[in-house]
Amino acid sequence: MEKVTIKDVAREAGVSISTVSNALNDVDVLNPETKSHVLKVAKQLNYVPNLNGKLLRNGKTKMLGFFTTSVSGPYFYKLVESMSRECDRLGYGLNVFVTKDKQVIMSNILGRRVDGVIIYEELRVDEEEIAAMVKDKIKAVFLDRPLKNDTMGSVIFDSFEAGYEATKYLISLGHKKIAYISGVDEMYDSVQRREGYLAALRQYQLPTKEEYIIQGYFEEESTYNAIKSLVHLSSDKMPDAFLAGNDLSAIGCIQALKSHGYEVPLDISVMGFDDIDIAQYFSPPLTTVRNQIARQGILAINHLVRMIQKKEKGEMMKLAGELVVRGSSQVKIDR
Amino acid sequence: MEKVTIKDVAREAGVSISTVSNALNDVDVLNPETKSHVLKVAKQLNYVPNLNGKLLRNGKTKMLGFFTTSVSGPYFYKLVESMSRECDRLGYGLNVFVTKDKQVIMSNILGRRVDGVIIYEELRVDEEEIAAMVKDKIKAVFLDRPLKNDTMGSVIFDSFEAGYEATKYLISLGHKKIAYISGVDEMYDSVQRREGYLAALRQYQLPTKEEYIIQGYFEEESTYNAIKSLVHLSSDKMPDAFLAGNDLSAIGCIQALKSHGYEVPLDISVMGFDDIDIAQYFSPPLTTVRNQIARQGILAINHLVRMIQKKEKGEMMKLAGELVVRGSSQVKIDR
DNA sequence: CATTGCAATGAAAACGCTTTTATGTTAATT
DNA sequence: AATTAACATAAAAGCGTTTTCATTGCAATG
Repeated sequence: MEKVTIKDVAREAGVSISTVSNALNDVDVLNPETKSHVLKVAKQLNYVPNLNGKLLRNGKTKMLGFFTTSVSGPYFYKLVESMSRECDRLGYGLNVFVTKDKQVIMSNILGRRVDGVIIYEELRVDEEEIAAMVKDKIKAVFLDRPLKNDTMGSVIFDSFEAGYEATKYLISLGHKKIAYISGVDEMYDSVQRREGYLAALRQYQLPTKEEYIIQGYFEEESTYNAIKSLVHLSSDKMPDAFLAGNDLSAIGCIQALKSHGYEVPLDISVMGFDDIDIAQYFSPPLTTVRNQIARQGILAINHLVRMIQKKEKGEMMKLAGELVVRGSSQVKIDR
Repeated sequence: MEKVTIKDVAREAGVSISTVSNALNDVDVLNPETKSHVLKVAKQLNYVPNLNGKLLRNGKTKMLGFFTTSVSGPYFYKLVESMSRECDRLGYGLNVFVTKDKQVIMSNILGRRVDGVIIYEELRVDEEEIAAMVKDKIKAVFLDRPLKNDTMGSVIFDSFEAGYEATKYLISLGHKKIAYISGVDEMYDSVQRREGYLAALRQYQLPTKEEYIIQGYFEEESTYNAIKSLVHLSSDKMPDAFLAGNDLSAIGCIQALKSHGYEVPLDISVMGFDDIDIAQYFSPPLTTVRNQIARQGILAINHLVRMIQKKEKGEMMKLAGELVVRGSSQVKIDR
């Protein structure tokens, strides 16, 4: 079975190439007998259409691209898996490119290997470059920044709201000295969560002290160290609750507190964001704000496909987080 | 900037199409001046080669496919991320297909959208179908089953050895009644781990009781329930150690034991396989056998690319696991 | 009987590229 | 001066499709 092309099928069936093509693509112009005969021959020869030929001809690759730089962790697989499934459902394939190489990105995008792209987070493509992409009619959906115009949309989490709600929850437990463990300042989610936190504090007229915003960089270890340098505070200056930028950070925070004799949540409440797998297994189980990552992936793919197929314009969608209360937070006890 | 093709560049530069092609592809037959002029024009027009045209012409897509059915969990992202990076390094892209639809698989493979494929785990393609693929010169690397011939190779974990070593470790702690919590019987890893377990027991002349092999299906909940129905055993019949088929299973096991008043590891040692993220954060932290998933991905991609580019034959590679001792196991104490 | 209309099929162009082969020019050799 | 060699560039073929347009045969129409 060497590579068998449409030409072989045509020859074998004793018809022209166009007839074979029509038969295979179900174009209703053929004599039913001819059609079934052609199909029989095609099957018999194990014919499978060469997709490249097809693509070249009609300009559509039926492929979507997912471009990202370094990604890791649960976010990644939940996203990729949900997007991949959704692509499958819609008759597309998914190209995953984990790269920082702009050349790779550009040649794949502009080289028309994909019909549209999903772009995630840390990939800092300059705005001008995005504009360049767009001009060339490629549709894009961003997962990390709010954006919306004719050819580009976004599906993001409402991190401001999440930060706001989380803080409100901590306040409702009776906490008054709430610290925020910041993530990476260049990231949209990090900034938004902090803004939400500050907004809640202001609303309830709690002080927004400079020293209650701690750099944790979204990492366990950085946070651990940052908290370590806090624990010498006299107990009346010590925060009674920590809102960490993400779950990993919350874990680092708890580890540090534990190692200095604080009990969580007895002495101090701690919560995070994301609800990663570890959150529910950690001890104490983490109170957190869950993001529906799979849903984000599904929405993004659907939006992208609609932009491609139905020429819809880009939209911006915000997904609400969901407060998940577990064991790392509790009502403030004065003792 | 509408789509600009090689033809436009040729016209604009006042040369023929072939000259442009030669200039772009660095074929050293041109007058240096012509070449640099062409390149200048190309850049000026923002020309990017259409990859489909290229591919169709020379029959290589520079794309590898990763086919799998339902996958989830840490295994997935570690694999995809490492493979994706390695692809990038080697100048390939990675197509991820999460699908059970054989039609999708076949048309993408045989439709030559990829130069080679990685196939993972639960994807049960019948042997005849594999043969069909192979005949058609597609190269494949399997991650879930030992296999090796001219066009197909595999990179798998040495799960027999892992099971054997894990059991030996438990024996070395003084445990005598060691139970195995089995995974899914159709899976290679599951079976191999069990065989390794049995081999170790035999070697140390410990009994291999039927009732010490428990079905856990690689899941937390199933295992939890299975263990629940064990705990009524009189304490002299109760195992003093559990070797779970994977970490999730180990967690389910520990939860069940805890809920019946057993202390892990004081009363009973438990260990798992994989070393998933959760393992080190669980309480008690899990003793387990780590698989180097990223390494598996990297090896698989490299092997595949060598098969494609250097016409190497398929090989079978086995990766050794690594015993990670944490808090869920300890020396047997009689009390 | 000549024209028209229709149904079925085939021929050929086009998609964008690479590569083989052909062409034309100039320099080197006899 | 005539042939050859070397070089630079152009033309054309081909990759595997789809699709437009042309062709054929035949029944229906005037």
